[in-house]
Amino acid sequence: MRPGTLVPGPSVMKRTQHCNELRPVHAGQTVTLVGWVHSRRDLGGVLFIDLRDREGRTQTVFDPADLPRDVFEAATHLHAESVIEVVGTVRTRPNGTENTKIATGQVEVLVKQFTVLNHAEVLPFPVDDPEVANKVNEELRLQYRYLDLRRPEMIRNLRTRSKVAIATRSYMDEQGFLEVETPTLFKSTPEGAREFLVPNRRDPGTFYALPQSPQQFKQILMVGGVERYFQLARCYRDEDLRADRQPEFTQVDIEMSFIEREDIYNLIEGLLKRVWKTALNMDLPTPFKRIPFVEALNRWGIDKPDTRFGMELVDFTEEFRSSTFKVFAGAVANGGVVKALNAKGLAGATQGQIETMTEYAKSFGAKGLAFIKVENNEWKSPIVKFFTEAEKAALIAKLGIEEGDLILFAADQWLNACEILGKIRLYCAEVLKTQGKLTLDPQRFDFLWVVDFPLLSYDKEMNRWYSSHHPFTAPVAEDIPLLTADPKKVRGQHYDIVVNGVELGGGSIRIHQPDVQKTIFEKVLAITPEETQLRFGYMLEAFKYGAPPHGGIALGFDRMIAILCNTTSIRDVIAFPKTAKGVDLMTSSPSTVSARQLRDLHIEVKAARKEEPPRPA
RNA sequence: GGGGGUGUAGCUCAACUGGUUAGAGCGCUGCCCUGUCACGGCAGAGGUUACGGGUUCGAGCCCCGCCACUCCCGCCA
Repeated sequence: MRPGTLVPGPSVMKRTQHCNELRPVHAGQTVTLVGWVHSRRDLGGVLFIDLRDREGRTQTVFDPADLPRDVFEAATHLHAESVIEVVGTVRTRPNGTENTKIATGQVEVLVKQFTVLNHAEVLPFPVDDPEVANKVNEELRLQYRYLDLRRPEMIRNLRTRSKVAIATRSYMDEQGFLEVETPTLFKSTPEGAREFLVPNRRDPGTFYALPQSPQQFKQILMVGGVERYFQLARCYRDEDLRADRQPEFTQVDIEMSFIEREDIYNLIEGLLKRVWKTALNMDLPTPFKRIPFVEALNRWGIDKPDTRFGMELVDFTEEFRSSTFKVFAGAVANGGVVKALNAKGLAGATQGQIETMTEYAKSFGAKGLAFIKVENNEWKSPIVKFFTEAEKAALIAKLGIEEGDLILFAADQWLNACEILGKIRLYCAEVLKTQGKLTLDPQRFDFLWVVDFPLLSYDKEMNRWYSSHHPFTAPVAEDIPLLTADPKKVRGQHYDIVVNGVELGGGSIRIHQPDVQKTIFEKVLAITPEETQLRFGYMLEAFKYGAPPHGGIALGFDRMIAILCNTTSIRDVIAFPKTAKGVDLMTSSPSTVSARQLRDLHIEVKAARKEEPPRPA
C-alpha cells in the first residue's frame, strides 16, 4: 500500500446517508458517506471526488485550506474504485456549478476527514465509463465479475431479478401456493437432457444426478395432497450452451391439482401481469392468444413464433401440385408441401446474401432455397421460367408481391418446409433490422400460448416413438383411443408460453391414472416393464394410492429477467454465469481434485487431460 | 461433434497488396492548474501482435496446428 494513503480519522463505518440521498435541505449538516471513488478531478488547488455506492453518487470537495497538507496530499493519490469513508459538511453548490445529470447535483460535501477503507489498485478495465465498459471483452468481465457487477447496468439487472423473484413469491402466496423445496441430489433419469452425476461415496458405483427439473417431485407433491406448489428451482442440464442456456438455471416451477388447462393459463397470465407491472410498470392485456401448434408452424414456421412482424408463410401446395417445375411438383407428389414467404423490401439482397441464406437453409436440412427477386418490374429468378401465368398470378395474389420484394420458397415434407422457412423468416428479419427497414418497439411484448402439441414424435434412426414433451403429459382425452392406433395424431395437453419469439415456459396436464401411464411407457414408448419399474416404479406406485388430476408449468426465470432487462444473454442477469464451455472464469471451475478425493469416491480417471491453458496473472 | 466470428499496449480500437522503429483515444506515472463533473495543459512509461510451427530476403497480415471467448447447427424429454 502506498505510504500516506491511510489517513487518521474515525472509522465509524456508519454512514448517515447513501450517495443518492443528499439534497439542498441537508445543507449545514455533518454527514458520513462511504463508497467507491468513482472519479477524481484534481484542479491543483481544489480536488473533487465523486463518491459512488449502490444508490448513486455524490460529489465531495477536498479544499487544502481546510485540510492538513498530508491529508490533502493523500487524497490526490486516491485510485478509482478505492473504498473510502468521508466525514464532511453538506453545502449547496456555488451558483452555476450545479450538475443536473445526477440527483445529488445541487449539493456537495466539504470533506473534513476521510479514511481509506480499502486501497484499489489500477483496475483491469474501467467500470466508471458506461460507453467503454459496455464493450469490454466478456471474458475479462467474467474473470473480474465483482468489478463488472459494480456497473450500474448490472446492478439494475440484479435489482430487477430480485424484485421479480419477490413479486412472484407474493403472487403465488396470494393464490394459495406453498413454496416447497425439493432435493438437488436426485435419481438419474436418462430421458431427455444429459445429467450431471454426483458419485456416492457410501456405495461404490452408484450416483445421484442433479435434477433437470423437479418434475417428478412436484407431481409426487400433488399425490401428497399439497394441491398448490411452487418453487424458484435451480435446474441442471449438461448440454451445450447458448446465449439463453446455462448449465444451471432457475425455473419458476408450478404444479396444481384439480385443474384444467385454462386454470394454468389464467394463473400464469396473472403472474406475468404482476411481474411486468413490478419490473416495467406495464399493464399487460390478457388473456393471451392461444395458437394451435399446427397453425404456428403453418404461419410462422416455428413453435415459438415472433408475431411482432409479418412475413408469414403462405401455402402453395395446391397451386404447384401439377406444376411443370419438378422440384415443387415432386415434393408434393411425395406427400410434401410448397411454402413461400415474402421478405418485403429484400430484393436488393446481393448474390452473396442469397448464397448465405441458402447455405443457412442447407445447414438445417434444406435441399436448396428457391427465390424470386422483384426488381425494376421484373422477376429475377432461376426458376420463374418454369411457372405458368396462373401460378404467377397465384403468387402475386397470395403473397401480395410488390416492387422490391424477395420471395423465398421451400418444398419438402410439411414440418421441414415450415421449419426451414421459419428460420429464414427470422434471418430475413435480422437483415431488415440491420438495414433499418424493420424496427421493433422495445416496449412491445407479444405474448401467446401455443397449444395442441403432438404428444409424440417419431425417431427415424431409433425406429421408435418418443415424448415430444415428457412422458407424463396427458393426451387430449378424445385422442386416447389413437394412442396405439395412430400415435402421430394424438394431441398432448401441453402448452408453451411464448413472448416475442422466446419460449418463456411450458407445461402440461399430467397423466394421473397409472394404467394410462403404463400404456404410454410400455406400449407407446416401448420401454420394457422392468425398465419402467426401475426408473419410474415409485411414481406408478404413488399413482395407485389416490392421485388427484393435476398439471403444471415451468417458466424460465433467467430468460424472463433477460427479456425484462432488454438483453439477449441470460449471462447478463445471472450474478456468476459460466462461459459457453461451462467454465467459471473467476474461480476457474471445474478443476481437478486430489487423488485422495477420487479414492474416497471410488473413481479412477482414465482419459488424459490436455495441458492446463496458461492463465493471465 | 460441426460451421461462422473475434484475439494487436491495462481497456477500446487502427495498421492499405506481406515492406522503415506496430499507432491513436482512454487509463497509468510525473509536473502544472482554486469550481470541476468525460476538468484542462505539458512530459513520460507501457507491445513475446493469444500460443506453437511453417512459407518468405522480409509476417500483426499468408499457410498448418493449437488455445480462449462468442454466435449458430446438432443437442436441450
